[in-house]
Amino acid sequence: MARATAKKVKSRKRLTGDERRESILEAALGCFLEKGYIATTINDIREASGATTGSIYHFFDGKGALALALLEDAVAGWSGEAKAASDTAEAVVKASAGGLVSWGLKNPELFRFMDEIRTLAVTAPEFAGIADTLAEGQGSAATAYTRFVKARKVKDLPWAVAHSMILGPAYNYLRLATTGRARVAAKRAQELIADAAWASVKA
Amino acid sequence: MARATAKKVKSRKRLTGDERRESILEAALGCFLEKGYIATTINDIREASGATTGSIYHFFDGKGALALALLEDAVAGWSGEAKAASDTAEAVVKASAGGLVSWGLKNPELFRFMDEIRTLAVTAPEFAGIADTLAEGQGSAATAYTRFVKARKVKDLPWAVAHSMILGPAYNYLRLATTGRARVAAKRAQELIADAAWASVKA
DNA sequence: CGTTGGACTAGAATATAGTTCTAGATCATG
DNA sequence: CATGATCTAGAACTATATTCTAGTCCAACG
Repeated sequence: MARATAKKVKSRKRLTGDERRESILEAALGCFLEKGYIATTINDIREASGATTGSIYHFFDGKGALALALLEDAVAGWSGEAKAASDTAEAVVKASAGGLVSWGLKNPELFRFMDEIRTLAVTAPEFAGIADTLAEGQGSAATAYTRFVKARKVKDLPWAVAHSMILGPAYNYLRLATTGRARVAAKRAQELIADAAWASVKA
Repeated sequence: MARATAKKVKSRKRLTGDERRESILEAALGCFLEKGYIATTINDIREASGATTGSIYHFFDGKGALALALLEDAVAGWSGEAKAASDTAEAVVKASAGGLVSWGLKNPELFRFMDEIRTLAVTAPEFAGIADTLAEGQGSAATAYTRFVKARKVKDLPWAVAHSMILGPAYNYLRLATTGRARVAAKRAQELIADAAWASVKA
């Protein structure tokens, strides 16, 4: 069982089994993407990573914490994809919707995983915090929208409604696409949805 | 413990503990709506209904079957609300989007429950069948849309995309609203979303 | 009436999964 | 080379869904 690491330590403090930690994360991601969060057991992760129960719980608080750690990376990846080239209202709106679609089509299992956790978060206390971080709630987006409203670039819609018009179709489309119920060329879908998003909110 | 029933029997066949069955369904719905599917235990249902484990499993194949039975009613309620008064393209599209919003705002827990099951269905085999029945896949809607396309009433979009434009925002809005993240008067949100849906697809 | 068979009720037993715990191994440091 | 923090082991514990074995009840039939 892989005698584990001991990395370069500088000062006088600890040296963690970083590789072990990584291998656990990696194995967990594999399992979650393949079978979903609920269906994945700690045992699956144990076997896939070669770590023992003890190690897993040494590094992470539990299955939920593991998912949370992975989710943060996922969201980061998506946010990156949704960054607009310029900051005109049109570019921002289209990048939000189009970026989500494009990211989701490139990482279908990741999207499904994210969607699963988001849903569970509604009732599972261990995911409580993530709900806002996720899809919805990106506070900055709301303020950006307000700014565009003031500049009369977009319609003066309540943020929840604007959010729904911009991201709702993208989200919905990905849900269909990632469960094999959409037959459209990816590129075309992305364009259609980004354009529609802009059309729905432009002033 | 409620001696249970014995209803009117006609021919020569059995007479079921219908009341017991109903009480179990009722209790299960209460629990699912209150705590969500995952968080609800058989024990919760047992206590809430007064039935024993044996009875519950006598009438239902398990937790999943219970959820499925309840879900069918839920979907029926929603479908009812989404029926259009006339069958012009505009009326149908607006009724689909607006009806979903209006139904969801009236039955927020039911919407959350439906959304939870839909998400679980992606990976849980016991819910496999429901995925199509649910939100997406209403086959008839797809053909209706095709008909409107032929009549040049709506844009010639791939169904997955059209579906996303019509129902995506409604779904998204309900997700925000039912988790307390939307501050808009219900009536106004419903109108905005229904109008936007029509604007997105009209020819 | 009494028996009988199916419907229903009980609740203990079982299986599976997440989590906790106690013991021990490893190793940089003094 | 003793020490203490870190990490590894895996057994034990807990909670939950489900199955099983006995019943109990009752309508119909003789």
